[in-house]
Amino acid sequence: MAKKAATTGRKRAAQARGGAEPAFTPVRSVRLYESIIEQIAELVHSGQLITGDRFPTERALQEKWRVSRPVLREAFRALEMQGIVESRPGGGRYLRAGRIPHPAELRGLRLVDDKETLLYILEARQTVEVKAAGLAAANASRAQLAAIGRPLRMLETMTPEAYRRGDVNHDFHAAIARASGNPVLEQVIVDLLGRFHETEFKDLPASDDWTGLQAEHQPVYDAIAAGDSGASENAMAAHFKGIRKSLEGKSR
Amino acid sequence: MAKKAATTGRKRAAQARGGAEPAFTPVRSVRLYESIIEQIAELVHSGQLITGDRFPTERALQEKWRVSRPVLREAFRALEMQGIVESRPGGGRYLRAGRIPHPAELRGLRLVDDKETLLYILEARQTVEVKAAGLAAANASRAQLAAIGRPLRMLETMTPEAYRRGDVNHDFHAAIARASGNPVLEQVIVDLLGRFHETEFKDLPASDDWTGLQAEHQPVYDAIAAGDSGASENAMAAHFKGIRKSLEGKSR
DNA sequence: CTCCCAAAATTGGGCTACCCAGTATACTTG
DNA sequence: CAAGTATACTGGGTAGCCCAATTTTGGGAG
Repeated sequence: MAKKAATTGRKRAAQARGGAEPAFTPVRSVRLYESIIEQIAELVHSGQLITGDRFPTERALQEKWRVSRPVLREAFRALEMQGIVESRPGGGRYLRAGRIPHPAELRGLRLVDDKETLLYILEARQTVEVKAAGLAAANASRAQLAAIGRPLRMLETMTPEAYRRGDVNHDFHAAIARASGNPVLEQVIVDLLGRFHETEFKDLPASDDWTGLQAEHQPVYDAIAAGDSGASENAMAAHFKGIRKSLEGKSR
Repeated sequence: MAKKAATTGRKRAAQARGGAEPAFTPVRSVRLYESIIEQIAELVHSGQLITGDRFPTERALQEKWRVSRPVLREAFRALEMQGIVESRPGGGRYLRAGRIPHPAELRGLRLVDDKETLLYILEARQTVEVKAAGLAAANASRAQLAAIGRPLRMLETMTPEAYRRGDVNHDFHAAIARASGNPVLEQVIVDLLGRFHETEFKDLPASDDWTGLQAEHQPVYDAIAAGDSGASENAMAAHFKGIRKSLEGKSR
């Protein structure tokens, strides 16, 4: 029963998205939840809502912005996962942080396709990882040191495809990041690390010899184990020099 | 008119969330969309799905995981905004990146409440911003240099509340980040900057004299303008030393 | 047998209309 | 006026639709 209920609603939504001019399709239509996030951003950036404030209720916003509740919730969910909004069942939604990201911008920065971006990431990685190595030398616990050494030993008995997956390399660097004792720095490094590996092994052919890798990892481990911050930073910097060189070699 | 339709579904959802044992309320119940994200992460991390692959359809996953479509879409939307998933209307959903963040972890790291975290952020900031200052000295265009100088001059004619908002300080550092010419580094810095300011002026009393601020910003600007990378790094490092000291002073 | 195009099935985008369980709030009542 | 108890409200979740863009499929026509 009641089969034509949604028709009028659909029509409104269609024109809200920008009518029906066919212009070779704009590559990607704007989702409703994205424009809702922008509305929220407007609400916040205009000062109508500051950190700690309670949002209007779903029902109120639904009426104000003329969208359905599910769409509203998609927008808030996306912000919620980033810690920007907190939802309390029965108690309303609250603003926890003042920076509402522009959805398209966030999405665009994520995908790394060209080699140029890879080099940018590498530069950023070097900056934070050299520091992390120095901190790790000063702060690493016995267990954390072991976590750094583990992937190192795994290099000896590794299959090519395991190498291509990049797990061992990733684990080594992530372990150092953790051993730095600074969770914020760790988060930054892990994030960059992930972005780097996502493309390194997709677009570029991985070198099949990882003896060089071990030759560069070992000094870093040794310096950290010795508790020598300066030497750790130098060893890590040398490692990045090596990475950059192997990347240049594979250029095209 | 069909008023009891959702009852059975609700019951299942309730027990899926962990029954009804009242244990002083677990501070926060797990949302369904979060567990769906974990399911997706499992799918990816187990290797059943790799970058570029197409996800099963909404309808299929809904049946497999026993959740409603809106919940499924909330989860995918959250991942979509982070560029991890791409949705093509009529064409399915695709995996664009292999790292599925753990929702709770992401949320937890975001909120900065204690001074300890603030110091961690500061350390991370110093690491990347010192580097950015050095790069800016080498790469800054004339326009970018002007963008750095603008907030500097604004310090002279500023109201207390404008200072407390932190905008001027933010703009100065953000401009340097941009002038570095490395968009990835810039993104990292802007992110840390945002997190820092969100709490600096909320939990800690801001110093009312910003003459000290200008005294530290000016050398940084001068060094960048002179194109002296080494001096820029030193000046920025000195500035962070000052920030840390003023933070220590306000301790407890 | 191959190629191309139209019809049909599929898929995500979106909406309405519910029900449920906590949370606030208002209204009693002692 | 304080304490307790109904009541209204709010977010969490579900079901079942419709629509437009895509794919897939099934026939012909060459």
